[in-house]
Amino acid sequence: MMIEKIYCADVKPKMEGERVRLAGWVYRKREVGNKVFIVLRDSSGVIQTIFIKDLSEDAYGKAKQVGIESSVIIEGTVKSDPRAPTGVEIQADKIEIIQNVEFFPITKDASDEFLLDVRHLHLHSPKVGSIMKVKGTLMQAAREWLLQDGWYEVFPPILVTGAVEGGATLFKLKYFDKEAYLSQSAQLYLEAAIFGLEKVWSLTPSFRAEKSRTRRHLTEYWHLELEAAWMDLWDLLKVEEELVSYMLQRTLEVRKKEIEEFRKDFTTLKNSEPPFPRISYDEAIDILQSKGVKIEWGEDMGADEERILTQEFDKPFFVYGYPKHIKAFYMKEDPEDSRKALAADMLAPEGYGEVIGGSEREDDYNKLVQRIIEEGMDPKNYEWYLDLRKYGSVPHSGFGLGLERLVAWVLKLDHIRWATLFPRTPSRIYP
RNA sequence: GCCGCCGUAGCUUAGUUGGUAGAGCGCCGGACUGUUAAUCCGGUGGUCGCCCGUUCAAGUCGGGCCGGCGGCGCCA
Repeated sequence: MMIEKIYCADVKPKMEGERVRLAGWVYRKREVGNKVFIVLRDSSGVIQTIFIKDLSEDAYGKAKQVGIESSVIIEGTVKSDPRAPTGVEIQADKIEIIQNVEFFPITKDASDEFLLDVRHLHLHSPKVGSIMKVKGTLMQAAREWLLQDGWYEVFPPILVTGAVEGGATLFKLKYFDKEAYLSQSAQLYLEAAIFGLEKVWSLTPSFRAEKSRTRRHLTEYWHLELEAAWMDLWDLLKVEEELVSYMLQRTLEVRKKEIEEFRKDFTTLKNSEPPFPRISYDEAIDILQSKGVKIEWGEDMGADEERILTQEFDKPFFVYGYPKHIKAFYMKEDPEDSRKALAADMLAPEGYGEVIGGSEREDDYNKLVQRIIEEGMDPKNYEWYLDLRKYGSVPHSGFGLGLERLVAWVLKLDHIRWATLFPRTPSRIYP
């Protein structure tokens, strides 16, 4: 059964006099004298409907008793009227109540905490809808760009046996009589895939069992990862900036209305055209020290440092050339400075910070074994991964983008959890 | 793993030196000739997170537990 209907947003003043049928949910209800105003909501937006007692006593009576967020089908005639919120309304003579809602738990005074408790109902909200539309459009744009640039989409496993990040915590689970983990990155598998497909990408959930209580961490998030043969770090940065720029520009075109609900100033988004500034880790340390931040070469930048740094830019930027010892084992050592790794992060401006972490990968068998041992891990656990450096090894690079982090910046969200349907944090797995 | 904070009605909350819980919103009923999260009048609604203790008396003081929140570290 597909209900024949038109969307709220498609009702235009020029349709004056046309008879229409709408299906959706009661967004607002106001009773005044012999009239009931129902603002109807659907996935496209809202429109006001008006029930006049003299016009249809039956419909008026039903409209009067229907509750907020009830599901209804309304029929009536289009009237353009400046008093209606959208300049046009439906003079309704028929309402079918699919399910009446006596009272909807979410009212205007809901706290963030409560909204998360009833997230399944919070998804009724047009504002949540706008976030999800923007997220979907960002990925839609990413797919467009990746397709035209010749990248193959692949579908890596989520059930895995080992860690990518040395110290990162994995969710452990029983796999028959063995132990397995939820993947925290598809990277290792993508690296394997480039030997057949050269340029690959995937969008997968990634899981981190870290008790990170911050506004930029989730235990489950959507990870957009790219991996390519024959690319060095500098080739990779070009891919990153072109991809992210396309995602942003396209989303600005398609979702301007939704973005405006969250941010007034589009400057940083519009600025996000290649090239993005590239600063070295050394320069970043200099900038921070000149701002009076106590940080020495070799230390990793903390959240505060990152925030200060992002305020120096009005578009995303790269920090490259991190000290090797603060980066992951698979990153290639800088041949010109053995203290450094050929790694770069992309940081979003306006205090948002890291959205991408990427690097050239170590492609030399012996060096990779040495790095694994240095990190206190056992090369035996990485046998298949090491094989990739024994059978036709190639220089290659790749990166991972945290989709929710990008959404959070684009919409200036105060917390990454609003950028996902059902956020999972250390203390929340329900609903 | 570390530091800090909070649990009172469905929601948001007030509650003084310890004296027996109050409001707004929602909901229900009524009024109102066009409302914009309408307004006005009336009503409904409480195991004060849980346990133990101090006390004549605990929402309030003390201890423990549970749940959640903010931040750090780690990262995308």
